[in-house]
Amino acid sequence: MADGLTIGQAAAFVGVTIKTVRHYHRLGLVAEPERDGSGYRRYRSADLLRLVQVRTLAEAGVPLAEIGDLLDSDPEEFAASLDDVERRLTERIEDLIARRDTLHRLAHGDRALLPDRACAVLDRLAELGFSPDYVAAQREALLLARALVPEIFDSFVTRLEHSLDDPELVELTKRGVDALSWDPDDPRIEELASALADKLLADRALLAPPTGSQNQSDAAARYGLVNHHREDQAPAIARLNALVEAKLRAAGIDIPHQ
Amino acid sequence: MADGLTIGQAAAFVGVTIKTVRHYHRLGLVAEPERDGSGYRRYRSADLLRLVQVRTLAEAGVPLAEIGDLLDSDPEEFAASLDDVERRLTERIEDLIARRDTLHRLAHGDRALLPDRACAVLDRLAELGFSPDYVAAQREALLLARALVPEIFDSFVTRLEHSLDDPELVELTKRGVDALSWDPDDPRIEELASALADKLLADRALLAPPTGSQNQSDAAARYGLVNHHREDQAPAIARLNALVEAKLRAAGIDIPHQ
DNA sequence: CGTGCACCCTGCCCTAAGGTCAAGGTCAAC
DNA sequence: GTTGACCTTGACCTTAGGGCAGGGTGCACG
Repeated sequence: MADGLTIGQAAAFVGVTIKTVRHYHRLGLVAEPERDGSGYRRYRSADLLRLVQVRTLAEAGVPLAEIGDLLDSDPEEFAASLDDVERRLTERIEDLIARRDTLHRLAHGDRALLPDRACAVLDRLAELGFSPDYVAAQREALLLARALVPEIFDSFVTRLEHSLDDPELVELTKRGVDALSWDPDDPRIEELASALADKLLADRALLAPPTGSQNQSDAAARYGLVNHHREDQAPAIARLNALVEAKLRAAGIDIPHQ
Repeated sequence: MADGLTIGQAAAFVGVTIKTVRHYHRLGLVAEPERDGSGYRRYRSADLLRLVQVRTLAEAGVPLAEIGDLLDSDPEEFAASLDDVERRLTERIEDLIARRDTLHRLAHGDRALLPDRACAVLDRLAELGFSPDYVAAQREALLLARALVPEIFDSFVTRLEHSLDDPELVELTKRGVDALSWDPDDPRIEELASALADKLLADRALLAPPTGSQNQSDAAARYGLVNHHREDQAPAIARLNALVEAKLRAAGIDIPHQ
């Protein structure tokens, strides 16, 4: 003749799971009801009432940790707290919306995590006959550039576009790609470095713009990472780049060491 | 002469915390880089590249558990997966917006977790001179009714409004409130029950409407809980209600037992 | 040469709101 | 007597990392 509902009935009536009810007990949001002879919890209407109140707030997104105090506070305090919760919920929503927009751009605008303009450059590289591996390396450099030195990413792309307009420079770059398989001591590297340096000095637009004035050395380190990407896998290329940089420095161009 | 960035530098460049980088290592999203002589991780540009890719997706809301596969999949699979993530993100956003709307109603529309109309009834009860305790009990009953038998909540409120329009019934109800302090065997209870039953039978609109046809016994149990709320604290009231119910049953009204 | 400081290492426990599984007790029906 | 539905507690799992303890390393300053 136990009276009161079992936990399963109470949960079903209020529209939650048994586990949820027990969870509320453990957090002290709903007092433990009396037990019957078998140790089963028995719920009366007052218990259900409390459960309903807690559930109403929880469903509205109020953190469980705040519900206890909330239900014991006076009306104006109650409304103020709810406003506060609503504000936080709005922030969270806006954050998620921003994420979704980013996601949408990643899926539909940018291909391969890069903006259209950069993708176009990569496509042009492929059309000009550069190897897929070289194109992939450039894509990686662009990705790094965008993440590590976003402030100069646009001019980085612009410089790349500009360099593809110059057939001579394209030819020299292709030779540079061939250098991948050369020995680091190959004399042709020295020769190629001179040609590249001359070319770059002849058209200053091909040189990277200076980074912002503040955080000079930090920015240089980040930019260096981009410029020397993949060098560790190709010593000949590393030497080529080092030679070109040395020549540019000798010509008065300010290039920080890595 | 260790080359490569330390974890702190790498994390700062990519814009995450050290803990996050190590977390990605543990999940296998970013391979562990080589260690220097002191056992410190040393990051090269290829490691940073991977870190940037993972971070880009993570920031867009892609679950970390899916990023590994995502970065290894071909472009159309990649886009399809991102669409899927976007869909889930949208669901989550809509869910949160619904919660926020609920919250807003709780804070500004409903007072005390009840709709305006129900609050108006409670205000009227107070104006008619019912004790604060009785009004509180009615508020609790309304809360329970809304949560447990939402399908008849509106008619529940309507019945209450209607009953307050009848001065005689109001008087009888007030006597019922007085019965709170009576002994359960007080002869006045029998008398009051008769008067109440007569009154209710004279105006059928005062009787609760039948609940929906399906789930009859379940709905009856829930409705019973609402109607007998707080009875466990007032045996005289319990007896009064039982007598009234018996009389109504005797008159052919279908009232399920609790 | 010692000391302080900034940085790195691993490992453990913590979050919110429950879900899932295990092992065992209770109740009513067949 | 047994089956199935229900109840009990407890321990571990989820996300994406945060915080802390205890200890090692590298560099600058006195």
